[in-house]
Amino acid sequence: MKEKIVQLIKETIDLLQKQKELSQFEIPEISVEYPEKEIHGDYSTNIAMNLAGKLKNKPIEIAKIITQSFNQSLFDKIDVIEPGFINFSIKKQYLQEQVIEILDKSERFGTLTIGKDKKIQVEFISANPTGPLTLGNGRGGFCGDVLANILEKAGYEVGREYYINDVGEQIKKLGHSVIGDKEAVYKGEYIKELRKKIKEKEPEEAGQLAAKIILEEIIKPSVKKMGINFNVWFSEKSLYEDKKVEKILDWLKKNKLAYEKDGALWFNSSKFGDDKDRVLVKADGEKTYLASDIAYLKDKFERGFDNLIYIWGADHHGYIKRIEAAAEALGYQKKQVKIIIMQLVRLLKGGRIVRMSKREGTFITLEELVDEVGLDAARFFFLQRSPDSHLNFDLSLAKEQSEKNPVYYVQYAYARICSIVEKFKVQNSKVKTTAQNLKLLNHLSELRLIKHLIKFPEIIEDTVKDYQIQRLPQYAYKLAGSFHQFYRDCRVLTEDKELSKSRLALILATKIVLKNTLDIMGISAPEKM
RNA sequence: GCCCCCAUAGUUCAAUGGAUAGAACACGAGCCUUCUAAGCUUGGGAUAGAGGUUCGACUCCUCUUGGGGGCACCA
Repeated sequence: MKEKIVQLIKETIDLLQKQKELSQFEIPEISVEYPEKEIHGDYSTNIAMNLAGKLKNKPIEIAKIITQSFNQSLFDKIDVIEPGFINFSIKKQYLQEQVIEILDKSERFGTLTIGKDKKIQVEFISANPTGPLTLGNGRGGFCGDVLANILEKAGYEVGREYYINDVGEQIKKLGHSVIGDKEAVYKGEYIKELRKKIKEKEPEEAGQLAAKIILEEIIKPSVKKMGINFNVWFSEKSLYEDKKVEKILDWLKKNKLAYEKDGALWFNSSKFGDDKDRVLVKADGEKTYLASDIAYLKDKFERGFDNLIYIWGADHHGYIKRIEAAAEALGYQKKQVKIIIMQLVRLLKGGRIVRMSKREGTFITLEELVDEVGLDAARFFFLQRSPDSHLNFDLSLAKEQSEKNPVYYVQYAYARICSIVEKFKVQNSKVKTTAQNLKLLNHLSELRLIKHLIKFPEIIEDTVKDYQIQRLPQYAYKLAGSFHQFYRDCRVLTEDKELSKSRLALILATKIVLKNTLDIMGISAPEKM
């Protein structure tokens, strides 16, 4: 619908320009939004206000000129309101027809084509294999998973990848920790467990073994428990084994993008917007994290991805410019690489801040959280928040609040629908809906509900553009609310068979949209509660 | 010192530069002889401070205050 209105506005302005009603100008980006108040219609645009400066005319006059020539076929009314809003109210008949549209498309309702023939990769979690996943990893994990789901819904071919940092300093430290010598840094129960299994006394070797066990026995099961499927678990070590790191370093040197200074090899990242140049190979010959990251970046693009999304914790934000610089140095565009920074999760206990640290062994693992509050509530809890918000997390509070988690409100709507549908089937063996009896959907609560339903594809589209995934739980909540109100006002099972059939069609459409929304969020849709 | 994020109701969070700033929890009052009361209706409560840009600012810019994170030849 949004799309249609934008199109109609463009056509109207175009027509008016041809008729010399409006002077010639480039049509700017047209924004159509949902007004907060119902009296302001179903959709609204501020285009007249945006054009006022350009046309040297009052917004309200421009709005009037536009609406006078507007194709009204989809709308009951189009209002012009001070200081120049144009508000659209959708025609009832159009809404009724959409119910059929949703039933026809079913699980494909909301599927878009904007990502057609485009490959995009989302790399997320990628926690070092040095311990269990933390709440922060959970936040990034759910976000990445849902983002991947949305992109898929929008038609992209999506890669979901976990990058395993299985070489380097942290592995050695892990080794020391397992051995339990002076250089041990990681603490916690799992280290003690590993110590029983690993008898190796050489730190690097012990670390390698431990990392493998942690990945297979701790991280992968946790990820599975989170309801996340990666298609690729990418090993950093493999980049070295395949000589990809070496090759990229040679390539950078040859193209004068890297130089030697003080016995180290430096990447000329400042040339591409970074604050300073960065070391690729240390004076002692060890390669830095950045070296393999550049090789990894190149590998991703060479696998055919048009766009790359990285989801990182806020503690990595200083790394953004480096990666963007690397992309540009390799001949790609900065905008092909999108780095989403998730703000850190702060752990509170009884109102006091506890510093979460793998090294100190003071953290709540993701598994503990999921066990305590359940996957659906955990997912909804994290997805509701904007990535930019710092979130405070108190397990006891979360536990207490999990019983009141809004996710149940949404699921309850779904269960209620299923229950009515069941009853209907028992009473009427033959169920058939036609466009004819949808004309009986006239109640305000019915029409409001349909208006919410048809927003679903728009929600997907908006979210693919700005990655603000908290829009989904919000939408789900409002949709459920809209259904609960319908439930209060309109009985589905009534004496009036025709009315019952049309309302059944409406709740079946609602069921579809709720299910599609929950699926994208990775949350279950229970038929009974 | 420099960089990133944040500051909204008692609390936890929303709000592509739009119209009377929304929810949830908590607190107060109502609604089940009718499809699931995990529901509905309803009351009180908030944009840290000072300037600026704009027809219009929680949103953008500058400064102040207060929090979190980052500034390595660590990862």
